[in-house]
Amino acid sequence: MAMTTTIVAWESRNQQGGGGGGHGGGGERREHMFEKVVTPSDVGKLNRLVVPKHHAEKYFPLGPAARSSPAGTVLCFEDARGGDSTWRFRYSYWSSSQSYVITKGWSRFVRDKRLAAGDTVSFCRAGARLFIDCRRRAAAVSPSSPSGALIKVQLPVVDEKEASCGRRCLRLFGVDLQLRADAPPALDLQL
Amino acid sequence: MAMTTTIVAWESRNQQGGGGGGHGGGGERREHMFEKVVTPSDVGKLNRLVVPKHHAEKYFPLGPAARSSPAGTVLCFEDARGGDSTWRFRYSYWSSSQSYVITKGWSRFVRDKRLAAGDTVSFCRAGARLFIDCRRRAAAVSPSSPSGALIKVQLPVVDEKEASCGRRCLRLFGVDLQLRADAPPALDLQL
DNA sequence: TTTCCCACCTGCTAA
DNA sequence: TTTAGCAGGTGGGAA
Repeated sequence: MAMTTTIVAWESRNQQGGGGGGHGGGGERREHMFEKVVTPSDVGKLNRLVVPKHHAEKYFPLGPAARSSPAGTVLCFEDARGGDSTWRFRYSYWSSSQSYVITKGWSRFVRDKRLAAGDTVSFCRAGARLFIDCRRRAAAVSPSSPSGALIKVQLPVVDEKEASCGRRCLRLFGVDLQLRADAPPALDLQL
Repeated sequence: MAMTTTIVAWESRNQQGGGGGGHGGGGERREHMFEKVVTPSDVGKLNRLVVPKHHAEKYFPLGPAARSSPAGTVLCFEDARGGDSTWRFRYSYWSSSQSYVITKGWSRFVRDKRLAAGDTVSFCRAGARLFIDCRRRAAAVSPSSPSGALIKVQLPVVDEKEASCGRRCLRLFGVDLQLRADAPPALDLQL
């Protein structure tokens, strides 16, 4: 499954959230670091977020020790929209793929935020405080959506007699089935 | 893949293997400890056997030191059917999953014994001597096989007209299907 | 390179 | 309903 990973980053020092937004304080300006449009893998069973290398090395640098250690380090983020939730992620470097990843803790974030492929997760900071936020992708979920590959399966005819009366047969998991007369002529399997 | 793990344990002091079976001696009675029906993971690429916690703590207790140490300890088993083979396994506790595992040496046992998922591995002892044995799963892959949980699914009638002509309908993965007239009245799903 | 081993991690599920 | 157990995984590294 191929999905383009889009990264958008600002170097601006724009204050986020307008005015005194967010939860009380610190007073320091909130600076956008970067965003990532998450891939299916980022929200899937791999339970990890790949942090693009140039952003990782700029904003979340690992010392030589942490870079070598599988344990990496722990990054704590506050919820950018306020609330009490904080998110603790293990952050480390995978030398095998030469990539920076957020692992432990990430799957909980995905679940709690109902994060889906195509959504955007954004990171910002105010001094030493780190914030994480996310937003939904633009709504449209059409059959031509790029988020899931579609395979059209023509249903095989396995029984001449039945076929002659217009019924399509299908052997599924060892069970012989017939499609209803008004069933579509093919199955669309979404991966 | 869901596979039922069946554990059978005896506390009896029955001598195993009948008479003076096994290889010469010791004289001590051979006591069954426990058995495990191995899972696909136990005989697969993970190269480890998960020892169910209650059996592990009863028969192969690890001292605090060995429990904390990643090195664990070494368990040596003799072949319960005699022969010269002895099996040295590393046995340790994985704190992350809170489980007891046999790791190093296990894959060799799996290979040499041609152990497959569903087979049973059994452990017994005679005094301080430990024995390991295994046996094939019951050959039959019949619907009543105990090696996989069976769920009998009565097919729902969803369409009166179709039902009246003797056809059973089933909605599967969002697709309306009809069973062939000669299909069984229920599905046995083997897990 | 490939295989095995190691120390982790997590979702599912039965109790 | 919550939770402990474990089956099924990961990347890293040693051999």
